[in-house]
Amino acid sequence: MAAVPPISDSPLKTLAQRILPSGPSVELDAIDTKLLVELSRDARIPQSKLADILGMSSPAVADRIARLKQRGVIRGFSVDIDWERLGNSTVAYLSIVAAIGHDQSVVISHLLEIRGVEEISVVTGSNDMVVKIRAHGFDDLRQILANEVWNIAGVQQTVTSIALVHAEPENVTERMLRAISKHDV
Amino acid sequence: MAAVPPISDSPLKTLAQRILPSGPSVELDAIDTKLLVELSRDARIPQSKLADILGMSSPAVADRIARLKQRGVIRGFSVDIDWERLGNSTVAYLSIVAAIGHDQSVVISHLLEIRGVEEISVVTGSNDMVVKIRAHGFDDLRQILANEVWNIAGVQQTVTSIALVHAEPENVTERMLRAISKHDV
DNA sequence: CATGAAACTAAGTACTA
DNA sequence: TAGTACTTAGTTTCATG
Repeated sequence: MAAVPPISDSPLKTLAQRILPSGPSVELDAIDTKLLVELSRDARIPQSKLADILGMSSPAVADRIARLKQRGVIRGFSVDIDWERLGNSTVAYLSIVAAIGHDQSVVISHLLEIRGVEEISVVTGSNDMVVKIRAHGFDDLRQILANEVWNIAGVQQTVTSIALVHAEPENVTERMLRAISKHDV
Repeated sequence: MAAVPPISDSPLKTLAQRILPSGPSVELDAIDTKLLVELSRDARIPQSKLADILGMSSPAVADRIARLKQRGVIRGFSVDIDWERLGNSTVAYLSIVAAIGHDQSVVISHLLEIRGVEEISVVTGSNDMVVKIRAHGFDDLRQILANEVWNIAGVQQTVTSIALVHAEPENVTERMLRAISKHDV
């Protein structure tokens, strides 16, 4: 194992927690699945409405949600923002080749701190990492690259693919849940 | 413009709505930003708590949220699921080269219908598209590629990068909002 | 700010290992 | 019998005109 550069301010410990296998795989029953589908459509739906839909009492729903949280299935509830509307419409994918002798997890730690970075993957193939960045126009993207990404020791080469069009299926979560579920929902 | 293959069952119209520029850019004031930050942390927080945090009345908060929805900033509220926990832990990025003479939007339409597809980008550079797919193990990924992606007319070549490690910053939405905001939050 | 709706708490019941 | 998943009822808290 090669020498590892110092980490300075980067939270390597939390990184390890973030990228290591996260425990036992969880099975959902039909009610859990339907519950998650409804929450994916509107996370601010009242428990009482969920109770009606699922045919059970409101405290039972609260229990289910708490249990799904506790089992780590539900990470939280969030707002879905249209970044285009806020001018944050430049999406880019960076293909990164890492320098030999640098710990990749350190590189990841640094990347995770960069504004605009949405996802980082260590991948198979001719590149080492794929990073998705969202920025406020080309100028902003250029700044992020020049001032942040290219300053990370261990990043040897980057190829930037700028998204001209960016699309997502309408209900990713719901579709994924249905695909996973062995029951009808 | 070359001849366009028939679309059959794909909803091109809704695609156009999905990928075309979405209207005027919206400016957020300090309160909007703080509101969105709170909602991004926990979308199921009661209005009254938001009212306390923001130092305003509960109906005022309801108004703000309604206006943000109406202006298209808030697309909705959703549940954040840990797919790893559900066994859906295989992430892959496809680099696609499209065949000449095929309308890219048709290819996108078909890709959007495929189970596991989370994002599609038409990009600059030597590839035409980048597609992010999440699957239930390698076998499932192979099936999606073989039965779905490679059956799309217009997909000439794909290179698949499988994610060995996949990480995301902890609070992408919050950080992005702070970056956008001209005010302190 | 008042009124109806919804969430939380506690106590109790049915099914199961 | 202990444990799990639920219900009902009473109280507090919340949303909305």
